[in-house]
Amino acid sequence: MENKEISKILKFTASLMEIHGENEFKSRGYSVASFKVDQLKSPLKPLSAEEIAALDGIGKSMAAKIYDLIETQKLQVLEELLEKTPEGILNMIDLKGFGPKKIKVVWKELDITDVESLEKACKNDEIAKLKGFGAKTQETILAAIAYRNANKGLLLYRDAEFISDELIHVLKEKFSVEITAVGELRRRCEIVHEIEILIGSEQGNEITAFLNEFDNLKQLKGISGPLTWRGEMENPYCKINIIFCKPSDYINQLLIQTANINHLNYENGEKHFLRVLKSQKFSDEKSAYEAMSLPYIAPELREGLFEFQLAEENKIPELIQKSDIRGIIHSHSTYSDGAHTLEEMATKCKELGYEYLGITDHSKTAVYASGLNEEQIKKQHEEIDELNVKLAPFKIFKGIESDILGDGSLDYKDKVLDSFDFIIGSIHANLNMKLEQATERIVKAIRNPYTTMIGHLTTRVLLRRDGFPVDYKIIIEECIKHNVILELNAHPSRLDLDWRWLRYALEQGMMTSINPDAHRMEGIEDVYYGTLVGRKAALSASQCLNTKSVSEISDYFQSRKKEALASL
DNA sequence: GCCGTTTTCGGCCCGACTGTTTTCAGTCG
Repeated sequence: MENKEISKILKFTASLMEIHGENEFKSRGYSVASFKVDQLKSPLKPLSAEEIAALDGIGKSMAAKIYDLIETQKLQVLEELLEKTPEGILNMIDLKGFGPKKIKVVWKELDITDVESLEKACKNDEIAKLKGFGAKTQETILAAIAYRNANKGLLLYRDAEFISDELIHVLKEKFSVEITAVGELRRRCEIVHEIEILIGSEQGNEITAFLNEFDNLKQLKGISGPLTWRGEMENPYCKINIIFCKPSDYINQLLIQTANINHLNYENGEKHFLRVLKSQKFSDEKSAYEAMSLPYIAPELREGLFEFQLAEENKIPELIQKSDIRGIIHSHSTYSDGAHTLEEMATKCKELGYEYLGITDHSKTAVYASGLNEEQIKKQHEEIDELNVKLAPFKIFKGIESDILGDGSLDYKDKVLDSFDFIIGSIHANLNMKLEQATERIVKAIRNPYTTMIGHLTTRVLLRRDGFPVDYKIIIEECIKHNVILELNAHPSRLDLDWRWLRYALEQGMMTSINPDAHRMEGIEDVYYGTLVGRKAALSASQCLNTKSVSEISDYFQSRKKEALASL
């Protein structure tokens, strides 16, 4: 059992305790333990109960419970709570804006024990009448239910890739076939609606029988056909579509199954791409595009959006690859809410072959994330100076992820801002803003001469919450005007700036930076996901800041700072 | 539940915001 899972179970227990109205400090104990476990840098698994109890925020009693949980996969307290909780209540726990206290009221006052009845009660205007509730709360609940229904079965790219890799691995071991993930997966879409896998094989029946042996997979016969196995995976729930074709049709099917329909409907004079693919056999993908008098178009670009214009003008750049990334920008350490120390993060980057780390812990307003005060900044800078001697030629740049406050200002006085090599301005709090207000707030941060780049522009968390609305065109224009970079946050749940707007920004001449926003060593390699969606925007290495070498980026930060001082 | 003791029980308690109230409870990052 991994720390993440243990942490989730503890958090879940805390929520259930609150719903059942247990002592709030007791449930708080579970919350704290959950948080602490999540923050740990090494697995709990090999530790003894005594060693676990030595951890800050975890006492003897909690340690014994965690130890048992790891040993038996069961938590007694949770089992007892589950026994007295209707199953439908459990599904309410992650509805946004509807917490344990409100769940309790709805359950006890109206005897509502599942999401469907909750939705009905909202629509019948019963929820708004409860004490402490109102029309807005009712709307919030309905919106949260609708949001969740709309996202049911959808996967983050990272999770879809994991599932599909496993499936492909299992199938390859058993059958000697050509097999590739196609559709949204191969196009590297940030959200995947259905896992689609193409298999070039005459053994469709055998493969179908093999798939049907898995408990976790359920074929839906009604929507399957002789050439498809369509169905669902149970845990995690997702839709799966496995397409069989003759090995001789494999390349044509690969093209057809990968592209968005708008891509396939491309016409060049008399030629319609899909009709060409259905009438003429190709031995590789490049020849299919040649038949349309086009250069090769990478799978990521096959959305039917802007790729043909670039292709017709022969302007598709060499797309960025993970190996182009030479340094890591935007990461956290134990100075704020990271799991690993500055030295551990830097050493890891060095081991992975990167030339530098731009460390950016949280700023002081981010209290919940242990943001740094002026004293701690000084201390961190001293440590960076020492580490830069020790780890040379590897270099740590002094950065900060400064909160953009409600009024658009950065989180420190100019004198403190001046002590950094570079500054990322990000919004973390007060997210409910209208478009004008949000745009104005960010524009003010962009105009601050100390801002080097803007972090996760909209603060969206894919499949969990939409970001706030912004006027992209104004923001991108301001960025270009003030030489500020919009980061492409590479965390698989963010991928913010959205690649569609990244494309627009690149066309206007803006530069980006693919940043992992790593909170532990394992997060550093998330830059991979950033490069995938970067490719969707036809991003080239030269348009990405952290493909620069250590000396180039050092020069960049210095000249950028000089500009800032000159404008003051 | 945890922690820290003036050792065995009492205190613990982010801050902004929202939506409900008309002074505060619940939620969130």
